Amino acid sequence: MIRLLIVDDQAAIRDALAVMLDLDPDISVVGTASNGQEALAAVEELTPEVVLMDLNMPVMGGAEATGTLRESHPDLPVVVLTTFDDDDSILAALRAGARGYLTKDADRGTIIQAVRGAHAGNAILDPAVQLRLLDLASRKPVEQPGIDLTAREREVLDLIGEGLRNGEIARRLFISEATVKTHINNLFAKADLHSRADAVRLALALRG
Amino acid sequence: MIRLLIVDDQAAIRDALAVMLDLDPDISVVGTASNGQEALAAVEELTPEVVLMDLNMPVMGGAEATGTLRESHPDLPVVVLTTFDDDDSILAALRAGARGYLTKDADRGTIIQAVRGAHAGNAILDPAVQLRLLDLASRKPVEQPGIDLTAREREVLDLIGEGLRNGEIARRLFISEATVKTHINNLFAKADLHSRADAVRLALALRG
DNA sequence: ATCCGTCTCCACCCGTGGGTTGAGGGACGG
DNA sequence: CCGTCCCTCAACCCACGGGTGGAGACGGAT
Repeated sequence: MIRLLIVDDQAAIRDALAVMLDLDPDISVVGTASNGQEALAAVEELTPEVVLMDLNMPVMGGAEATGTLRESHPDLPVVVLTTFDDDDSILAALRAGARGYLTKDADRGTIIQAVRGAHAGNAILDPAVQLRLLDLASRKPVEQPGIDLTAREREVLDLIGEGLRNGEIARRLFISEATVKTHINNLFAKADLHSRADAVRLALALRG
Repeated sequence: MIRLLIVDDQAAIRDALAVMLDLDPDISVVGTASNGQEALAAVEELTPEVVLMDLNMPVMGGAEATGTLRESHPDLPVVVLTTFDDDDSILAALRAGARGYLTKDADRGTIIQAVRGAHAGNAILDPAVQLRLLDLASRKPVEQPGIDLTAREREVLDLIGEGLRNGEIARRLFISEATVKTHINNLFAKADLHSRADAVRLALALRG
């Protein structure tokens, strides 16, 4: 039996979920809460094994509550169930430590699967959320259109990105500091940079 | 009926998958290939609707083949099925544009679900892979243990991260350049920084 | 009333960085 | 063979950045 806590500010949805999920032979709904603060108290009192959390709630939102729970109960998995599927909400919830993310068009079976999965230590994400995560994971190495630096210039740029000074770069590359400056001036001209800070930003963006 | 192409260098696995999946009433295995190059040719010839791809193959690996397919057939979903579940393999495949990622302990039902999901436009990821993606998405704002800067110092740090110079920061915050320098020296001491480059790196790390 | 932290500002020093010009040698292709 | 590109180095200038010390004003805490 998985002890489940349901958190949602809308009583109708909260109760409907409670009834529906309690019917499952593996799940026991041990309580409900209508906002993040109540949820924190309920966790202490009812010791659930999984929390099903709405995001948009008064007093304390689901993301913040999830983050707080992460710190006080690192092993207590939180599954987010919400109507919002914009990038900000998803990232906020996942960064707060949510172990699952379902939108409210998920059917009973999906929700139960997610609760079981979270309890087993897995992450269950809505297919749309998975696609968004894929975007985030695959987006990184896309940009950087037209900057063709020589090999030496790239090396120097990388070291600038590491935070090294010209003298350190010179020793690292076994060249004189004058040469380092030359490379820097050349790559500054090519990439339209005007300060070391710009170069650091570029170097990090290139590696990202 | 979903027209499926199976790509795996191990004949036994390849054939076993073909037989197993062809039994499904919704799936028709239209062909197999034993490496990435063959897969590209097979896609042209057999016009599959979904590709089930192994990663570790001679001649041309699955990640490279997936990337090539992404460009030539953007709408053709590729589901990766592999024994490797290390971060590099996962990221390489997902960045190449894979629409699913299964490890080889996935059972028949899971694979079939993944093929159907990919065909429907969804992403189906192995639970372990989902956890890793969650890590990637949530890792960013986690670190930075003990740096408590004042509000003003954070503002200055942010602007340093934008690449602004002290004079520009001063004008932006309506304070004198001397004050900017003071804040910078203070936050340098707090965060153990010794150069503007370090500050840029920290500012970018903080923003993620 | 007092202390402490923060924000504000100033003056000084000097090292580094950004920009310039100029120049020599090695590699490659026409 | 000559031109071109890249890497290498040098001298110079001056602005900006980093470090130090000091100082006044404000607010909250004790």
